[in-house]
Amino acid sequence: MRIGMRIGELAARAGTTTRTLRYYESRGLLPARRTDNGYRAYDEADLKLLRQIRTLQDFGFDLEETRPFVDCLRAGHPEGDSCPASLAVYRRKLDELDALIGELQSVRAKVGEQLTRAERARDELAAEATVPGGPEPACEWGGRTR
Amino acid sequence: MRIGMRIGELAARAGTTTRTLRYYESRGLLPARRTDNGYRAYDEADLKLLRQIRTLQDFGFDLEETRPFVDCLRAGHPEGDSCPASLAVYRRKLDELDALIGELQSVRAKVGEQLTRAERARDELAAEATVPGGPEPACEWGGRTR
DNA sequence: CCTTGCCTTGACGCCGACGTCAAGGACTAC
DNA sequence: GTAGTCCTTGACGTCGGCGTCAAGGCAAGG
Repeated sequence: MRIGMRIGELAARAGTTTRTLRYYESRGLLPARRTDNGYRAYDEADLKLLRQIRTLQDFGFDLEETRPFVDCLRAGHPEGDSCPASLAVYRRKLDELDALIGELQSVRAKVGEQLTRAERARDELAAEATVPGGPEPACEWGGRTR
Repeated sequence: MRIGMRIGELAARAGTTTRTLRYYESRGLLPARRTDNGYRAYDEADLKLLRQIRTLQDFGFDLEETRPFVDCLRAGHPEGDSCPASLAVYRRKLDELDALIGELQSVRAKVGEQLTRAERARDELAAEATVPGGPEPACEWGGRTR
């Protein structure tokens, strides 16, 4: 059974980089013990913390939002979301997601409308151009006309 | 009838800042003529270009994506989206939006699941704690463990 | 003349989550 | 001893779209 590991192994096991771990430590999110020679030392519990952070990051949580989950785990709770503060973050994130999705759907609808309108305008111009005796186009299309 | 305006007025009329206009110019998106004293000079056509840019920016297009629309207008076309390149940007943006919305909805579902699961776990712990002779909680709530 | 309010260029700051490089120490293998 | 691979800290770069000075020029009103 493994007793401890250094930063490279932890990073590899969590699918991230040593730079990321040092960054988390600099943010006070994942402090490390040190061996005699000054190397960072981690254990399985740290891996669990790290995986919790990474999972939430993958969901789009920013680092500060993962802190309650990490604190919760370190307090001895079985899961990072076993604490009210974590649940509050979940709820806030759900609200944010709903708001964002709504905005994006609104934008999507508007852009879709614009595309439809622009295509129709293009087709109408093309039709006029082919109608005998039709009006000349307002401007040239991508170079020369006709 | 207005013949021209300086940067402050154009910015105000488009609801943006002089800094933004200089930035657009530095990106080659909205070059300005100059008066004798070196001041930037704009006209109504520039306002139209600027409004096109701002509208797309509000939709979440990045600056480079607005370039085809601006070029289209400057080429003399009635609308910024009267050119194939603009339509291509619309379509690409629609695809991006659909992909992003899909991802966000997926994340939303997962976070929602997590919240539900965590709340259920919490309620079960609470129930066990009140049941006479029930098992002790895995850890203390909001205090220290061990 | 002086103030006020525009304008000019230049340059650094910001945000988040790291990437990347530099210089050097530690440990293992041969 | 020396090559190789890990580790350390420190510091600057990235990306987009500007914000925010700083130092100074130009025009108009009192």
